[in-house]
Amino acid sequence: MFIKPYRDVIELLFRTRFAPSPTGYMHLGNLRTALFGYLLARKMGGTFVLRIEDTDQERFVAAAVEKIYETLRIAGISHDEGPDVGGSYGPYVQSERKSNYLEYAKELVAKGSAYYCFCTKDRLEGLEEYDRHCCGLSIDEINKNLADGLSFVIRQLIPQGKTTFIDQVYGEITIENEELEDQVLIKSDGMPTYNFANVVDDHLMAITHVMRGSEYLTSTPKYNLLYQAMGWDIPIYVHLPHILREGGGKLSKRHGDAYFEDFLDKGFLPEAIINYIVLLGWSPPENREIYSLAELEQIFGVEGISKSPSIFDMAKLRWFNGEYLKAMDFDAFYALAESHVRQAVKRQDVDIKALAKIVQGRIATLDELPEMLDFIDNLPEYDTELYTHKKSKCDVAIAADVLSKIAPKLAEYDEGPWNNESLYKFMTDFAQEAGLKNSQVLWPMRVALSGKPATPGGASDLLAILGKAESMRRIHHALSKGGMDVV
RNA sequence: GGCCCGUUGGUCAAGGGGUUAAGACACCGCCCUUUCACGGCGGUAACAAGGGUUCGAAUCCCUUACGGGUCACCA
Repeated sequence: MFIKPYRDVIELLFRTRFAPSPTGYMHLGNLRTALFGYLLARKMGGTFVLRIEDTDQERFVAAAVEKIYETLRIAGISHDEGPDVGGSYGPYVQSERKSNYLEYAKELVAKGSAYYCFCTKDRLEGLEEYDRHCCGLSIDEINKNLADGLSFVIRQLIPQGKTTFIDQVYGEITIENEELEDQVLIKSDGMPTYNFANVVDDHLMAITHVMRGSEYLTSTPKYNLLYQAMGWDIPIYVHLPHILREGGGKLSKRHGDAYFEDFLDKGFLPEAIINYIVLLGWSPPENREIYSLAELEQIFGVEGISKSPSIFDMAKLRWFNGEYLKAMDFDAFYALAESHVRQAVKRQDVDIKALAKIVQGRIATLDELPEMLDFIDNLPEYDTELYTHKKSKCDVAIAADVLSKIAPKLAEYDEGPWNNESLYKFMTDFAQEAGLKNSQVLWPMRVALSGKPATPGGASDLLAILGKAESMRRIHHALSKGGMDVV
């Protein structure tokens, strides 16, 4: 049986949907599915629907629904219809649509495309695969079982033959129906299975484009058989390749790389995360990588979706994040960075804003800040070997000499304000008078002030940030270290 | 294991019969520089393997290998 999508590719009314089950946090893969559905709808001037699939009562987590709203809001993905915003195809929560499913399942039974099954779990467990034991039950037997109150499920009757469908990403796919099992449509608790609820609701909500992970590729024929049995139009399918972690596994809770929230916690910006994941499994029509959501809404298309799974690369996400951080105007950056800076810097005499300014172009994520700035409150223990730097033509002896000579001058410093520019001039003037390279003064100064091989900003930045008293203290501390005696 | 899908540098990927096989991240080098970073310039690095088809294959076909998915009263 060859089943063609009923719609042409050129479609006036696009309705896409995101149908998560509220079981916890938002998986990155799910978020990308939502994103693609959203972008396709926006691109085509269509409608993006949010539907909550809570047919599994055992796994249901109440707070998770709120989490879904919140995540989508933070990500900038807005839905046009859904439980919270309404719409003319509601309700948008499957548990509130329960009565629909049984009705349709019974219709399928009447049409001979489904049947009651009274098999116990024990019986099923002994089977390698379902043997259609209840398929041949007579009307009388069924009615008697029903009257006796026997627990039952309704199963789909898979016909013989093979089923072919076209996926917008993977192309034409044919599967022998023997590979398909008579799947359960209505569970013994009266709830529909995910697969059945999906078909019913996608039809009732007039969804035109079904976007979902490629794990549904092989069960798509079952869906189509259902649509066909009901006489419903088959939607256009867009199956998406998975996002994997390095090494080929799945993104997982254990590795802390599974959830959108994990990345937010790590100091990534929502815009950067969105920008990065949209490029995982999709490539834009032009040779660019930085895109705002608004731009993506203009250029997204299924043509760019790839078939092969892609591996999540934290290094590239960090790069994106750094780009977004750099591109922010300072006030916005400061609003975000202040608390992170404060985490490391408790001293009240430090100009946090000036510090934030120095740091903006130098970080990939906000949570690097505490470690980067830890030296400001507490000078770490450091080895005098830090003074040795080939490129700056500096070693311990030069450092000791320079620091001992510049210290008294700095103590009496009055050539200008205690700020970066003026202090920089002071030090380079000193270098010139002493016949030294700038770096031979700046390098030891920076080390003495920070005790670290790398700092945000150079020596004069640090002098300005730390203030005169603390700077002098640190320089004297440097000179008191072993090996720093001037000969 | 059966079935379905996939495989271009370490990673994301463009290219879909004729290309010096793009670009980005990462890495390395040089320049700039007040360290690191930023920025600029440059570099290393790829069509999984084998068979076909063709004047010509990364591109089409087959086989193998490897990877992923699926085979629930989970979604």
